[in-house]
Amino acid sequence: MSTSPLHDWNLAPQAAIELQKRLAGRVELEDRLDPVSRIAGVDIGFEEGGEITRAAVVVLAWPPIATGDFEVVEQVVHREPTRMPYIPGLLSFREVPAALAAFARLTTQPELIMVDGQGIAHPRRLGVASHLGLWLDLPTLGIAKSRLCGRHAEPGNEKGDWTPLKHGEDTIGAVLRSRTNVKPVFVSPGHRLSLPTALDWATACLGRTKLPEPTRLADRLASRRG
DNA sequence: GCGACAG
DNA sequence: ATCTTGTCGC
Repeated sequence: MSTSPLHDWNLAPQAAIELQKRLAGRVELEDRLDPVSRIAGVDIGFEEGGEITRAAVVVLAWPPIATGDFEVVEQVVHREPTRMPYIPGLLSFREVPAALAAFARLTTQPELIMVDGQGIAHPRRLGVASHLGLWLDLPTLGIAKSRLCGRHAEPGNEKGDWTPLKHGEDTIGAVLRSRTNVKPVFVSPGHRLSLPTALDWATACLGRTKLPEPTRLADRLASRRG
């Protein structure tokens, strides 16, 4: 898979923030998705006390063999020295470079990507999922385990229940009860996807666990378990 | 000025 | 994110 150099990655915090404001204007929130036959899940983990960044990408076949049971088409793990510390709001500058290196080694091409983290549910509307989507020019959505910004009502306790996540006047995502009686996940469009469609895919990939399969499997691989 | 703060 | 065992609950 190829990528076109969009910008530099080694930026000081203030410059990174200004760049996010510009890139947010390029994010597409209308559906522009090809027929799906492959869905990729991405997550980043760390080793050596944080000195090594470990990016994991898992490609699954769509549709699943049965609900929540997907065929794993390909897996890639890429390790590299960690480039910067975690700074709330600037997560993509720490994780996306490693994710791109992992994608570059993929021999199969996904039509949709699910990322562990926020999409547009970000102070400047450019969470990791959106930033990665822009670089790869592919549809992405974010699945986060906790909130970065925005306000919301508590969704019902049944699997599938959800409430909108709002930031000022904008609806930036949804708080989805992905599993009955379990803490909800935060779903938001990354790029080339609308919120309803992002919610549909997140729901369609759910099995019996809290996280959708693409993200759950990438999570395990990134934490060197799977 | 005082909190909040994806992974 | 990561360091970490057993344990409570469906």
